[in-house]
Amino acid sequence: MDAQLDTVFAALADPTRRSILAMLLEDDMAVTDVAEPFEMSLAAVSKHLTILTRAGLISQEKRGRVKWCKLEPDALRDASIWMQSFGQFEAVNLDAFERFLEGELDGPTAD
Amino acid sequence: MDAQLDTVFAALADPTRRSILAMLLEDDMAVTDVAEPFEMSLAAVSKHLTILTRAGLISQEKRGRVKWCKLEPDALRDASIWMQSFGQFEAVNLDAFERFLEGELDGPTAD
DNA sequence: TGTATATTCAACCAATTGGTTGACGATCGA
DNA sequence: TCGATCGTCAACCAATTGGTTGAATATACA
Repeated sequence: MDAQLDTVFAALADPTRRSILAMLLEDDMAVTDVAEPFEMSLAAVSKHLTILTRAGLISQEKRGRVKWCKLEPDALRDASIWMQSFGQFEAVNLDAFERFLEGELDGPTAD
Repeated sequence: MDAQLDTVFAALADPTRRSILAMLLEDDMAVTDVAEPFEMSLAAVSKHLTILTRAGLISQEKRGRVKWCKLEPDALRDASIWMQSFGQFEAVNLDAFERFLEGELDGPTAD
């Protein structure tokens, strides 16, 4: 259970992977399409997807020769619960939240 | 701002550091006291504290020859906000939450 | 069948991480 | 002032990470 937190937080600690999650928030995607906006090799993106899968943050299902990537937000819940154990962050500032969200959802430029 | 998320999540991706945060949740502590329950050198714990400080999750203030470590939950808020952008984790299961919290607050055995 | 597409694998590289030990600088207390 | 304590620094080590390229595998299509 603790090890799961390790892999989830480690997976989230990379801007490429967070961008991928934001992309998958909008729709399931094939590996090639996930990789397209990034300036790195397909193999590199494939590795990032493996890390996200190991962490349980996404799942990958192969249909034909295409591997579809799907967001699996359950793993995030554990991490979120952990954070709430530090419940000291008062009411979340919703303005900041919306600005943040806009930025992230702009896609892979999020770094 | 994205880089801040990198360091926060990376800092959280280690069970020793999460245990340290849980300990500091109860009280401010000196470096030596933070290190005491861990089976690793003081220097190793000191490095962990540096990583937590860089991430903004704790602050360290030297008084005399003792360096006091203090939880700074603000950095966690940004990470928490990011997670809420995936707002799909429905109502948090409070039972699971309480069990979780107990385990974590038991101290450095949390791994 | 043969070729193009989708994805991973394998080997490699540089940089980082998590740990060690030993020496060091600073501060306290007798 | 002297010795003990607090904490970091420096050098080192093994393992991991994030990237590359080129070959390999699997599927689709003509």
